[in-house]
Amino acid sequence: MSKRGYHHGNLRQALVEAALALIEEKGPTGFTLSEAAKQAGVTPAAVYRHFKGREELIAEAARQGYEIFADLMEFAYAKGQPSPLSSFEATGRAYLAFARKYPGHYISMFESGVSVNQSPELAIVANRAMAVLEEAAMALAENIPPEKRPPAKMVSAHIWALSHGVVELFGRGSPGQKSPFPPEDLLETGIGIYLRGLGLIKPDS
Amino acid sequence: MSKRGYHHGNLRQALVEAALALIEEKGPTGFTLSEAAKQAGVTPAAVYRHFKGREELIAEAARQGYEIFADLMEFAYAKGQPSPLSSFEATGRAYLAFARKYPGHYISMFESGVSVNQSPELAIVANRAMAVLEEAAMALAENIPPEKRPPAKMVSAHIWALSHGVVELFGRGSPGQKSPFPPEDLLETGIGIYLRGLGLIKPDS
DNA sequence: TGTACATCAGTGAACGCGCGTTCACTGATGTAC
DNA sequence: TGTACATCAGTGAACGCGCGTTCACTGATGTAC
Repeated sequence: MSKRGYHHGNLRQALVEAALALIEEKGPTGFTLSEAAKQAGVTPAAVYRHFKGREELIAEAARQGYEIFADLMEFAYAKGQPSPLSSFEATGRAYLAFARKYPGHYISMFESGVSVNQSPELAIVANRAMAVLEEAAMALAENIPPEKRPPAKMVSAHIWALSHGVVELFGRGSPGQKSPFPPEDLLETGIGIYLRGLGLIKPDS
Repeated sequence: MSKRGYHHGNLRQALVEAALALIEEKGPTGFTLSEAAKQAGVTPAAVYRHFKGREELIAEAARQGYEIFADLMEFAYAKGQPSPLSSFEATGRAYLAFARKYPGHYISMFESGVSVNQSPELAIVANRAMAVLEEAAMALAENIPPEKRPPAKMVSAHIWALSHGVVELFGRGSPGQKSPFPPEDLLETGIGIYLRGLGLIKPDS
């Protein structure tokens, strides 16, 4: 129990966590403000002490997700040093790891229909997350001869798209069937082939 | 007006098309059976003459999507001949073209939460669509020396994931910002680099 | 330490709404003679 | 061609439900003296 505030203690965060659990379980469609309140042991009306409404609650869940996401990516990037290549691969793995470890956050961020421009803070932290991947791509691209070097933004977009596609299609059991390969392997091999195509990995490695 | 049936003429298809328009406009969340009925000029209760309920209506929209999708992929594959490489690239382009030309269908298929196993017909036609991409990958992989040849299923999964990621993240204006590149270019270059990584395109081309 | 007071997080009742679904019906269409 | 009948697609009213949101309130907590 430890430190409790007025009545509930920390309703705001409890609501966010209830929302995350519900979103993970039932998707952004199935999430309702009333049920989140109930799960936090509180009347629906109490939610309005902390959020303007349903939308703002989801946005806060997404914001916290971007925060964790950005931290994770930055950590992976730094830890992947010294080689730009290893750093880059580490960020790719971190992307998937985040999606699997924090599915509620991931769904809030990418599938809830929440706009990144909903609030300034959301936009800022979302940008921070994306910037890490872009920076990793930039450092990587310097090893490529300038005349055949693709824009770093394009490389990061490719990797982002591949990662997101793997998460959506194979990361969960969603579209019915079992996935043909573990998502981690799929992403790892996909990025590997892609980097070979950029000339950053030896053809015979 | 032409051929009209009993009262409405072809309510069933009109409902599917109303559903597709609504899903495209408001997402699968915003779609309601009642509004689809209204848009088709009919009472909500009339829907039940043709579908068991809301779920079945969405499933039919998705089914028609898979049908079109499979046809389009097959056509692109055949038309891309004679080279397996050109065929493969053509199916990739067809994927994106489908997503952009039939957004309502695409969303019904991949974002509505409809399970492919909802009905046997759905499962069959979905499988047909996926099989085309896999076949294209198979033909392609034969040009790779066997000892370094990745499984065809993996190659098609990579391309599917990349395509889906491009559609979701850059194909629409959804996550807020403007996309840094046209999705078509993004997918084309991404697939190009990937195929180079497989050793199927000369490094200096 | 004890009392009086201010704060404000959470209550509980109420609201209007649109949803998906059901049901007995009706009346336009197609068919048999 | 005309009449009687069967069919069945669509009607309209009703249902129970849970939603998001509002409002005046209450009562536990923290603070001043």
